[in-house]
Amino acid sequence: MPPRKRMNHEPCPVARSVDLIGDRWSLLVVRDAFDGTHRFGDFQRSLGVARNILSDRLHKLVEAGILKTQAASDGTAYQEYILTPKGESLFPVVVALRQWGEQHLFGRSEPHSTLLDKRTGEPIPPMTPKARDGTTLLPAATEVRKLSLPPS
Amino acid sequence: MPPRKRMNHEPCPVARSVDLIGDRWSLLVVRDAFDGTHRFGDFQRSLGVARNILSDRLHKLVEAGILKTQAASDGTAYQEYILTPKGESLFPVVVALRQWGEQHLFGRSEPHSTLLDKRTGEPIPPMTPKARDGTTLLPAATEVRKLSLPPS
DNA sequence: CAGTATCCCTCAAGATACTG
DNA sequence: CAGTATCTTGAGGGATACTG
Repeated sequence: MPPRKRMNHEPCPVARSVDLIGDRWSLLVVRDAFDGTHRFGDFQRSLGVARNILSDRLHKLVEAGILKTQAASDGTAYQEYILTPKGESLFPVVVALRQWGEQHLFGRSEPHSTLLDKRTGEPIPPMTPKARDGTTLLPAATEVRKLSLPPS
Repeated sequence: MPPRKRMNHEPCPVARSVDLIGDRWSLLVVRDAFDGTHRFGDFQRSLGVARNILSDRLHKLVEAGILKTQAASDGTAYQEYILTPKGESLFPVVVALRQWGEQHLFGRSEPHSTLLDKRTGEPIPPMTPKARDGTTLLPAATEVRKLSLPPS
């Protein structure tokens, strides 16, 4: 019985994208990376995903050229996972998904946030607190592709 | 052992979106719907997905309010699956995915297309051949959210 | 043609123990 | 802390037979 159907050679770019990142965790890892998460443990706590799965996804994302590893900035022997330009260009995808979710998957007065501050419990609003020019993506953003990316 | 982790009550809208449509088929069904596919058999042939899976996805998309059914236009007793406004608002998501895929998942001279004409084998170019005003989404499109939708 | 039902297999994912 | 290895389960998915 054929395993599962691969779509990474389909002529449709949507199909290839979905084949690569259309699972339950990859895009959430990327989202966290946009929000400044770089370390294994931080991803793990933020996502609540099993460690082996996280390990697998990080490797696959690195292999796909979406993330890259670099030596930890604090001198520890471990690695940090950083978005590559290819990964950063997933920004419009994440934003589009976020906007759609906010508009259609939340009750009228139901609060939403991409991230909750772990200590204060406060919602961290728009998309990334790191947007260099202070642009907030919602509700005003209409030009997804032109929006600035967080610093790499 | 806990089944799988649901994210449809997460405070993050990206997580909820992914929980709903972050699988290998849902977005491709939506893509085909944007391209004018409405009937079970047409989805099935276009996607090459197993019939039971397609049936399941169509039901889930209807239940999610992304598609709706209506009587077939040709008088047969069957149904057609049509995008609702909620479904149509997934347009930016599909476009973003398509653009990212085109830019990063294809070789320099490798042809890509969302759809191949079943009879001629010709690629059907930009996004939807049905865009009423002739707008092509690529490569000029920079304002995703403002782009017109195909007629419903 | 438009689905539904059944069978079965693979793999994603969770839990947890382990190593440097 | 940052991962890797192992085990187990259930969901996702494919093939195909069946019904109206």
